Amino acid sequence: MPKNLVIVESPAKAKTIEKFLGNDYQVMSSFGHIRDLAEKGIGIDFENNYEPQYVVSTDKKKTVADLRKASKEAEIVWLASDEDREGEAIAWHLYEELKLKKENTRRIVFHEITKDAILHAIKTPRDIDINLVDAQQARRVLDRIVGFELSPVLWRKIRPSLSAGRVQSVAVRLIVEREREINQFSAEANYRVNAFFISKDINGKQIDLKAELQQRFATKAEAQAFLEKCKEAQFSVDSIVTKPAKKSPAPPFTTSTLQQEAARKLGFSVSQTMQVAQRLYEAGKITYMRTDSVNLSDLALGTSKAEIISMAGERYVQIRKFTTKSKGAQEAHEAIRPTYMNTHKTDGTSQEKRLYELIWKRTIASQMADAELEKTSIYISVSGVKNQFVASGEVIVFDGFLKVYLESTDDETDAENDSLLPAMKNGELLLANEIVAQERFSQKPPRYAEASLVRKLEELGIGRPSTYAPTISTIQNRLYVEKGDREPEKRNFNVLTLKAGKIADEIKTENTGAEKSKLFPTDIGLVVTDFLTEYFPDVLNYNFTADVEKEFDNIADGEIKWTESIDKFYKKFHPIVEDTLKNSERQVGERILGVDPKSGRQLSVKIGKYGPLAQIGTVEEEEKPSFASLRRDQSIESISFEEALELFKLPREAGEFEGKVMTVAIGRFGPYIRHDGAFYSLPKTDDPMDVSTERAIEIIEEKREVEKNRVIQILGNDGEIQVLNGRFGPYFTRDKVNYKIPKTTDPTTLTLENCLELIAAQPDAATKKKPFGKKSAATTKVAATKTSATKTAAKPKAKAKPKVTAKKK
DNA sequence: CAGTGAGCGAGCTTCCGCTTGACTT
Repeated sequence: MPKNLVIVESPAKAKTIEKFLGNDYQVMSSFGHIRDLAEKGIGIDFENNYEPQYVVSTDKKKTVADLRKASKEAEIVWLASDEDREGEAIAWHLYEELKLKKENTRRIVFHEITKDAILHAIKTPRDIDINLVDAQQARRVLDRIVGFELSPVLWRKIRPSLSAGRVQSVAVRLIVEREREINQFSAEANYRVNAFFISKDINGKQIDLKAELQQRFATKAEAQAFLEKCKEAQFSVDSIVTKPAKKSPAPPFTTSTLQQEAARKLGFSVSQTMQVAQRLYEAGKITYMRTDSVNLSDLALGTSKAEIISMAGERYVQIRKFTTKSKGAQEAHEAIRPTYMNTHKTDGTSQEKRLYELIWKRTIASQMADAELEKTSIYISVSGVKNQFVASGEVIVFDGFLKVYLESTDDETDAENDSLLPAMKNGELLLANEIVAQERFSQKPPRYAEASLVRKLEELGIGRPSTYAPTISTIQNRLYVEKGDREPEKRNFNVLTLKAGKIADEIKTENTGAEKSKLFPTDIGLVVTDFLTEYFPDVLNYNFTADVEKEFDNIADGEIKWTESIDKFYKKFHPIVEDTLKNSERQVGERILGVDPKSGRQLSVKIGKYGPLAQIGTVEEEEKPSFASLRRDQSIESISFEEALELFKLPREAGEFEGKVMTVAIGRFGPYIRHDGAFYSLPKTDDPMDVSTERAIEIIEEKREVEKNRVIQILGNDGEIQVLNGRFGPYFTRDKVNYKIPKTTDPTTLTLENCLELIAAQPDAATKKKPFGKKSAATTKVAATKTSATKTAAKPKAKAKPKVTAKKK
């Protein structure tokens, strides 16, 4: 039996460390925190100086039992959780829950998983830092108080099951405010002038040169006046300036930068990146993927250097120590890097391969030399005009780190000016082939994508590497924000072209404002954010986390007791909660748009029980109001009077067919026609507002035709098996489970025996619909959320039902 | 599967930060 028990947080880490330590040491994992505040109720004893009520979580019972058993048998227990606030708390919880004794317990820390680092840690143990533990308790209790006191206010004032918290509410606020900035934005136009010059080089060969005027014009008249002057002007090279420039590599990856680059370069979602990284970590291919540190171990620096030398030569090496700039970083781990720098590629899924390669390149590049560039600008003067044209170009003199890696940026800058410029000399005369003044518009601020929201949160010091991905999921699951696309809009712009002494004036069209996979606030997100910022401005403040972090630091330094700090907060916060519950109105985000011209009654929009709606009339009036749901792409915040009025044109009647009325409406699954109790979906190409009687009949007949051809044959007693035509071709169904028919088989000749054979050959057909099948990460996630949503929706009904029947009896 | 916009009023929902689970056949 080993004399020493070492406890770390992660099992993969335990495996690695065990190898370094030899037979006297057994290394086990706590799998993160082992206990937490009680889940029922608030879990804090307010009567007893905020005493936290800790409970071992059900899924940790076994882990704790195993650890307790091993700790009883060990001579010395080494608590080796991470060296940060949470890690210190884990060590303390272990100490308490395993009932360890001071004399045979040691607290050790290391922030790189190398043999030297671990042996050094073993030689220099310390005690548990109780002040740091207290800082964590304050953090934990504060988050519980904020979350569990604010959420119920939302249930009462807005809608049940909503949530609020120190991190998520601010994340939603960022998205809401960006959306409003975009709505309020009005594009400003100016005129940018480009000249296309021609000249001849020494050999008499024609060269082309594009140059931009260093001034932009606010109005068309000014641009026109400038072009007029150019008609008679002479163009000559005034000066040529060449400047050396440098580009430096980006630091190695942290969780947040990995998420950003994987999104930009590989198109991964934030959670996808984390899942793939987790697999690489568990396979021992990369270091820990939840980190805020850009630091590399000496070992990694050494092997990177060797790798660069063998790959590109000594000249390309430049060892760098990066320092973390982000707020609140705790740096318990290394940066994310390959475990072995000499492994350039890895096997595994294509996602794993691509992410690994990205990490390898970024790490290697971070230790490579700067790239050296030469930037050249040619200034061209126009006779009779003060401003000059300038052509700029860039030449790479030494590629350095660019040999392997270049960081991407979010904004699409035109990569025009990295071209090589032709050789020219001062005073050289140029001929302007064409001068173009083009109207350009200022850009709207971009919406956040998942990864850029993470970057913003990190910048504000809100959230931790382990919570970025879950936070992004939470605000989407609560339906505060939605990931979506925005179709481009057409926009006209003016172009003035001077060519051969004449100015042409034309209008051209461009597409603008297209966005993909961006985060949009929902109406609920808007209402919740407005409500919270009005009543709880302190918590919703972007600096709230940064301020409480300072307070936690003071606790960690022993300057203030954690309970005093919490008391100070609670005494201020709780009365506001009470007051808000008592004195605030129910929030429905109502906007009054005007008066319905037909009825003279008020037209308004608000959030109803089932989502955003438009309403004509009010409940106070004798006549009941009429309602219409908003379409998915509409928002109570931005819908116009006309658009809202339009919604009441449905349902409308589209004439009669077979003596029955056809009604056109929009349901949960899109526009449809109802006729004689049956539903017929409207194809996307048809506008529900003006489907003619003829067209409606056509749609109904088409659907009937498909229905008629649906059944190929019915087999077995009482039609046990049905062979049908589906969207993806023929299939058959039994007990609501669908089975495939091989392409080589003719479905019309299928017998009962054939089908039974096929059923036996497809054993997983019945389980396929379950959410945890072998589906892609994205579909699994959607399926999982759906089941939980239906679960919660079904629960109250199921419970309410027996009550009703009981009463009736 | 296909709108509803809540009469009687039970009991539920919720936070952030550590870390990976996965019954049989």
